[in-house]
Amino acid sequence: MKIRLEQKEQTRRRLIDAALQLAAEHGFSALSLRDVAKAADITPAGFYRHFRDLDELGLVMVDEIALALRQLIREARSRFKERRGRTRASIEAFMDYVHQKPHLFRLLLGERLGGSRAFREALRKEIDIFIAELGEELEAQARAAGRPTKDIPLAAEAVVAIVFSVGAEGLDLPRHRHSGLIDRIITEVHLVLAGAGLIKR
Amino acid sequence: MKIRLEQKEQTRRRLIDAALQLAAEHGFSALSLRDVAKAADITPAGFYRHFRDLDELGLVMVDEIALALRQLIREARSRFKERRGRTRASIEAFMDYVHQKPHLFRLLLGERLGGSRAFREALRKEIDIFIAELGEELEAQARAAGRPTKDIPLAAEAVVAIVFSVGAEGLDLPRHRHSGLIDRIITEVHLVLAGAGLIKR
DNA sequence: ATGCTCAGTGAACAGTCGTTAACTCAAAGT
DNA sequence: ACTTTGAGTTAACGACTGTTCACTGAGCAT
Repeated sequence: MKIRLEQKEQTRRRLIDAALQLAAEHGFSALSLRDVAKAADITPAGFYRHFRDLDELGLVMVDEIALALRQLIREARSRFKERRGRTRASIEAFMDYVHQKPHLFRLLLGERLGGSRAFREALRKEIDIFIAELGEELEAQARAAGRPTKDIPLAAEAVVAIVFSVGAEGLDLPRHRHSGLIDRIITEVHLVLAGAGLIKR
Repeated sequence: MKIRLEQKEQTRRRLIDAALQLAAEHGFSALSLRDVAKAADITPAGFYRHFRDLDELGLVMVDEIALALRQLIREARSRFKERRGRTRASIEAFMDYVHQKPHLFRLLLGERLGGSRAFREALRKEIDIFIAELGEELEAQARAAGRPTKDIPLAAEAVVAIVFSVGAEGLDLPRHRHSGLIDRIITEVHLVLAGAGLIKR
């Protein structure tokens, strides 16, 4: 009782990956069941052995994005524990993730603000978690350093807005420009943290 | 030589407005020529009296967005001249614009980061102008107040990222929550400006 | 070895898509 | 008054869409 389920799982993955790729290129609402099936080397009818319709695939895609986002948070939090250059370490983790799964990230960016209402709300929820966890990390640091915590929630929201917005440029940039982009993001994040009294400049 | 052109111009406007509305709801790449024509009370074939194909309509839509963005800049700059509460005045101008042309703004947000490459680059160019003009305004203020101007370009970029990202929430929010949202944006923008040494807190 | 399960196939369906062609008929030019 | 123009219509095309159905054939339990 293995080969069977294993192969099914493989084609399922191919379907999801194909869908993520295509959705990243032309947007989720431009997804075609037939294109997804073709890209996954499957007949259109075969699609229905895995999902009831495209919307169900859509839910799985959102879950996939949510999962990757949580892994990113974990990685960024763990790198954040370093003694110096916390901001740089976290943002490098973020950019690594962006370049490991570019279509996943592109889809996230495109559907977060545009896109259909349901999609948008699902992504907003995940990003709110992202912001909240960043806030916790900042608060722990601030308490340890005896600094004010009043502005932390808004600072976390601002930092995420900056990292997502500016980081998105990295998707269109050639490799050798990445480090410059990271420096830019770091400086902008430092502006926010300094404004909130969390670091001195 | 009037009635004829006048009526043509009217249906052209109906086509553009219908396209903006539909694109805001389901994304530009999900636009259907037939849907656009129907929403503009025209037969599909009639569409071709106005545009060669959907892509040509797309270019016009980008121009439309660019124009509105420039009008917004003008309004925000003029309100920025006030003696006190410059930030608030500018951001209120921004939010006014967002609510006057919600689909135009929704489309802008959705296609800026996701969307097709050409669309994305066209919008990025316009937003870069937006950032540059904000930078000029900040620099004039900083010089007059004898404050440092070093971080202004990055501060402007960060401010725009925040205003667009957080301001996008206003599109999904009921009216009575708007003022709270504006307060939030103002505080976050002040964090950046304070971090850049442009205001004291 | 035999029969069952079920992932994937091939063909057909009703709709929708973009696009073309020949048309109508009110406005504009003469 | 007579002709020309051109915005918009109706009808049809081939291609593509999501979905259904009966099928095949390998993986599995017995």
